[in-house]
This record gives sequence, C-alpha cells and structure tokens, in this order.
Amino acid sequence: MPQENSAAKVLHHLKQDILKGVFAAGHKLKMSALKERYKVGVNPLREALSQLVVMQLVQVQDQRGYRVCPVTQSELVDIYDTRARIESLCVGLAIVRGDDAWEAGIVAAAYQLQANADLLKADGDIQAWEQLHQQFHYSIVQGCGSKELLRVRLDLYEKASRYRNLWLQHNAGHGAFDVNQMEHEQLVKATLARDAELAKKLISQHIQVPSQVLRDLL
Amino acid sequence: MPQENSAAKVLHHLKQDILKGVFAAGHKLKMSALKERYKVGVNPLREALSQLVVMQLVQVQDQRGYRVCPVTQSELVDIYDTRARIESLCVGLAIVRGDDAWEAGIVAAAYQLQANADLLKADGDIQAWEQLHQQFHYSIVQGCGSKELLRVRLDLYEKASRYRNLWLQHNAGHGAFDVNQMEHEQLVKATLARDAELAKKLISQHIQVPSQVLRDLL
DNA sequence: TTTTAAACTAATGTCGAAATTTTAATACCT
DNA sequence: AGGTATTAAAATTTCGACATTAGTTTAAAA
Repeated sequence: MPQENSAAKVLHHLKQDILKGVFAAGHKLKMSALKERYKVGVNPLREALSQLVVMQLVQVQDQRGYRVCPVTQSELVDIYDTRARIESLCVGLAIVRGDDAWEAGIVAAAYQLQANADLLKADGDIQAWEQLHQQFHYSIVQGCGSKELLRVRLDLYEKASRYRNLWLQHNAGHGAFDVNQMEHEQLVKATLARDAELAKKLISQHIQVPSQVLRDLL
Repeated sequence: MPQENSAAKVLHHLKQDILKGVFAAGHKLKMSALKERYKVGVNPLREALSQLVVMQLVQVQDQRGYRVCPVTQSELVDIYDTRARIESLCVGLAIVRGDDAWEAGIVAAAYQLQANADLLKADGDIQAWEQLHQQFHYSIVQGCGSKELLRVRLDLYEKASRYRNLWLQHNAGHGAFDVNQMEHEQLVKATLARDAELAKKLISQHIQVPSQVLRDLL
C-alpha cells in the first residue's frame, strides 16, 4: 500500500472540513490551530494550503496567512450556471458516444439510488445518499469520454459542495427528494432514448434547483 | 508594492519554464537542481510544486519526488477538443450578453493584432504575437460575463500551452499566420453580426488547427 | 479626549539539518 | 553468468528554530 505523505493526508482532511463547513467561509486558518488539529508541522500544512489556493477554496494574503474563501450570492449563481452548462455538454456528448456498457451503468446506478433512497431518507444519512446521487450522475456523463471535460466538471462540483451542503442542511425533511427522484426518472428515460435536446434541458434544470432555493437564503 | 513570497515567485518562473519547454515532458525535477536555478530553499519549492500538481503540469510520486507531466497524443486531442467546446460556449454567451463596450473591445484588439502581425512576424517575436493573439480572443469571450467559465477556459489554455509552443516552433515561417489572420476577420464579422451559430463553428475550427498539425507530430 | 508613537505579543515565512526512503553499486551465493 | 542480499550514496520529506512582519496594547503628547 502506497503510504502517502503528510501533505496529501492533511490536504484531504482539510478540504473535506472546508467543504462540509467545519471551517466556515471567511474563517482564518491559523497555523497553530491547524497544527493542533491535524497533528502535522507547518510545512506539510503550507503545501496543502497552497493546493487549496489553486482550487480556489482558500485565499492567501501575503504575510497574513490563509483564510477560507468567502461565499457570495454572485459566485453561487455563477457556479451553478456554469455547472449546468458543462453537465449539459457532457450529457450531449455521452448520448452521441455512449455504448451498451454505458447504458447498463446508468440503469444500475439509477436502480441503486432509487432502492436506497427511502432507507437513507429515513436514517437521515444525507452523505450516503449524496454519494449514490453523485454516482448516478457520473454514470451518465462518464460516457462523454473526455477526461478533461470530466475534470472540469469535478472541479466545479467540488467548488459547489459548500453551497450544496447549505442546501441539503436547509432541505432535510422537505419533499425535495421526491421531486428529485422524478427528475431522475425523466432524465434516464430521455438519455436512454438518446434524446439529446430533452436530456440537456432536464439536466440543466435539475442542477439549477439548489441555486434557486439558496439564492434567497444568502 | 505587495511583496509576494518566494513560493509565488518560483511558482511563476517554474510554470513558465515548464510551459515554454525549458523542462521537457517527463523531466525529473530534482530539488537540488531547482534550488540552484531559482535560488530558494526546498520549502517554497515544494509549495510551488504542490500547486503545479493541482494544475496538472507536474506529477508527484510519493517519496520519489516530482516530474513534469508527460505529453501524449490522446491528451493533446482531448485538451484541444475540450477547449474548442468551452470557447464555443463562451462565444455563444458573449454574443447574447455582450454590450457596446464589448464590441468596441473586440474591434480594438483585432486592430492591434493585425497592425502588429507583420512587424512581429518579421522580427520573429512569436511570444509578443501570442500575447496579442491571446488578448484578441479574450476580448471576445470576456463578454460571456462568467468568471467560472473564464477560469475554466484559462486553465485549459495554459494546459494547452506546452503543445501550442511545439506548434509555434514547428510552424515558424510557414504561411499559417496568414490563414490565421483570415480566420480572425471572419470570426470578428460573425461575432459583431451576432451570428452565434457561425461564430461558434468558426472559433471551434480555429482552435483545433494546432491539434490537427500536431497529431501527426507526436 | 483624541492622536500618535513606541513597545510588546503573536503569527507568518524561510532556512539548515535530521530522519526516512529510494536508488545505485558492490559483493556474495547457487 | 545470473540473480540476490548487503552496503553506501543520494534524494525526499519533515521538524525545530530563527528572522521578519503584522496586530495589539500601553503610554505619552497635543
């Protein structure tokens, strides 16, 4: 098993902590506090923070350390709008390029998501549901076959995570999940029917849902 | 004047050196050599390298240091294909959203590029020409108004730079510049006429040109 | 009371060196 | 000879300490 270095480990944990909201937007990331929390020295920490700066999750001020990037309404709208366009691009390409295995993967992921939806909803295990949800959407876009496009998509997904977690938190218990499930069925139907125009329209709307809700909240 | 730290300075220089081909694809980046070249300690170096890893210009192998990412034909094709699609997206949005100032900016940048093209071609100052070329295309896509989309575009542009420099090197002195100039005129015409479909088609083809040539070279 | 300056505290950024791991070179055995 | 174990050299990664800079409190002067 490849033993990754301290910087890689702290990067993973720190990133999750920021995305999950453990460190709120604008929070000052003091070296002493982070050293304490992750049990590492300053140098691995600085490496991890440097990487988070490139990912635009952390800001750096010269000689004044690091802080979590602020969240703004305009960035929220921009990210979700751009995500919708990129995901549309992926879906359109996947419909053109996807083969039998791709179709089978979609059906499998859709089944998994639906089968576990009620269970997880009852448990309140939103993270597990989000995992299946992500897997479902990935099974579709994966058919586009472009590593670069999929990476752009992933970057935007992660950048949206902080906002999405606010939404999940706000919408826990609401009927949004059932609407969500219906949208998924329509999307699968349009995708397998290779109806690119409809599928692109559906995925675009589906992605924008949290944005609509959160817009008034920020 | 904000004095940036060592890591930021070395990041800039090292990145340029990789993009310009000073360090070839696959080249091992030894700490001792980099320390010597950039006159800094190992820690700022590791911070810069960490950031280049996120930008996918450098690979890291645990306990085995860093090396410049390899270049492959499949990545070349993927990057240029994805760039064409993203740039199309930007152009389409800019045509819908662009205002008078946007139009004026395009005309100005196009004039600058054309006015200096012959001069720079004679001098062989390709870097200066590339600067104006980049400015010209940015003046168009800038009208899309989406920071996220423009950032994705910039990331892909930089990732393509290593391949583009191979192309510029290979095509110095050829008649490609004149063809290029004609494509620009058509693009400006279609864009200012707000003909989205034509402009998107033109920019997509324009971007793919180096890819076509390089495909056989790698 | 307000303003300015100075001293003190705390945090960041950098270097040199130690500890760990990989790479190579050499010797050894079948 | 071929392959394996041993040893030495080189490179990466991490820590501790120091210099530098920012932020805060205290004190003095207007």
